[in-house]
Amino acid sequence: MRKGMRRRASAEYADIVLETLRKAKRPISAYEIISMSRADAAMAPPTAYRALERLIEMGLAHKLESLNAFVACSHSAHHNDMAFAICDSCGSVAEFMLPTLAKALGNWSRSKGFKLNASTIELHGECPTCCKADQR
Amino acid sequence: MRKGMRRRASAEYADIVLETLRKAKRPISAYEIISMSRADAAMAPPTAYRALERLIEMGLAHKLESLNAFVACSHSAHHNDMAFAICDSCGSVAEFMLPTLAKALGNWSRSKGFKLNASTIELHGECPTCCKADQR
DNA sequence: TTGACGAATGTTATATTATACGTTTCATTC
DNA sequence: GAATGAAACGTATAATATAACATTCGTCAA
Ligand SMILES: [Zn+2]
Ligand SMILES: [Zn+2]
Ligand SMILES: [Zn+2]
Ligand SMILES: [Zn+2]
Repeated sequence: MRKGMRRRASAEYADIVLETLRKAKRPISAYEIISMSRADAAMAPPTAYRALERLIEMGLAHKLESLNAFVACSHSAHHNDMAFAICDSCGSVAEFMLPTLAKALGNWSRSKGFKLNASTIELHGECPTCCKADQR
Repeated sequence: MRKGMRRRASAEYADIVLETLRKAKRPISAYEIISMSRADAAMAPPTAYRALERLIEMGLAHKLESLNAFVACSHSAHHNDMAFAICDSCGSVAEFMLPTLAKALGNWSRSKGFKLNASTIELHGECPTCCKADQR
């Protein structure tokens, strides 16, 4: 599809899914997206997964592999090499980017002849808020 | 389990699963483990998952979150902070450890007050062998 | 204008991954 | 030997994801 690209239904689904992800403020599964989305936007699993695929390609969402869940991107740019710190107590996620990290992985790859396409970096632990709560 | 059938010690299942993982030489799913294991060692999914859990705790196996698959550990020590380079062409995996990486993640965590418990670091791309094959 | 074509979308059914739950087993203790 | 309880077992089912097919809709040639 090139000319006259009408606003496709799937783009609408992507909007709805993104809206749902943003409202959630934490990682949610594809099936949670389906059930949390507007009642007038019922969608079958493949539709939700396709919308997610688009959002991820566009850098508007990420999949957290260690949770099998999805989250809205909280960055403006840098859609590659992002890292995530996941709180196992409250489920919150901090998205961040560390040049040192990207450099270290790039260097290792180059030195080993590994052609690096994508990286998954996910930390699990306890966020500052939950740490403080524990100490009380 | 019928009467007369001897109970299989869970440690024995762990041995069988580890043997299967080592034979595979690449990441395999829990269900592949079940079907690839010795015919005399039929096991139900929960049994396989429990064996895997034990092996992972013992540092003898790892779960690759981005593949939902498991692999035998190819290191003698260092069971934390390991990173994996996964070839999307041939499925081979290189397990490695980068002090720089661990340090960078540790520093970030400390500076943000995040209590780091575990890290998932998985690279996707093409291994040297497959890169060479592509160039031909 | 119209119908053939193909890409994008939608739907149904099913595959794959993982765990809740109730039962069985067996070492320990009396 | 019976009572006890922790560990491990398998059945059934939940949760995650995709294959395969049907439908829609823009494009373009006739
Ligand atoms: Zn992002
Ligand atoms: Zn928290
Ligand atoms: Zn290892
Ligand atoms: Zn390869």
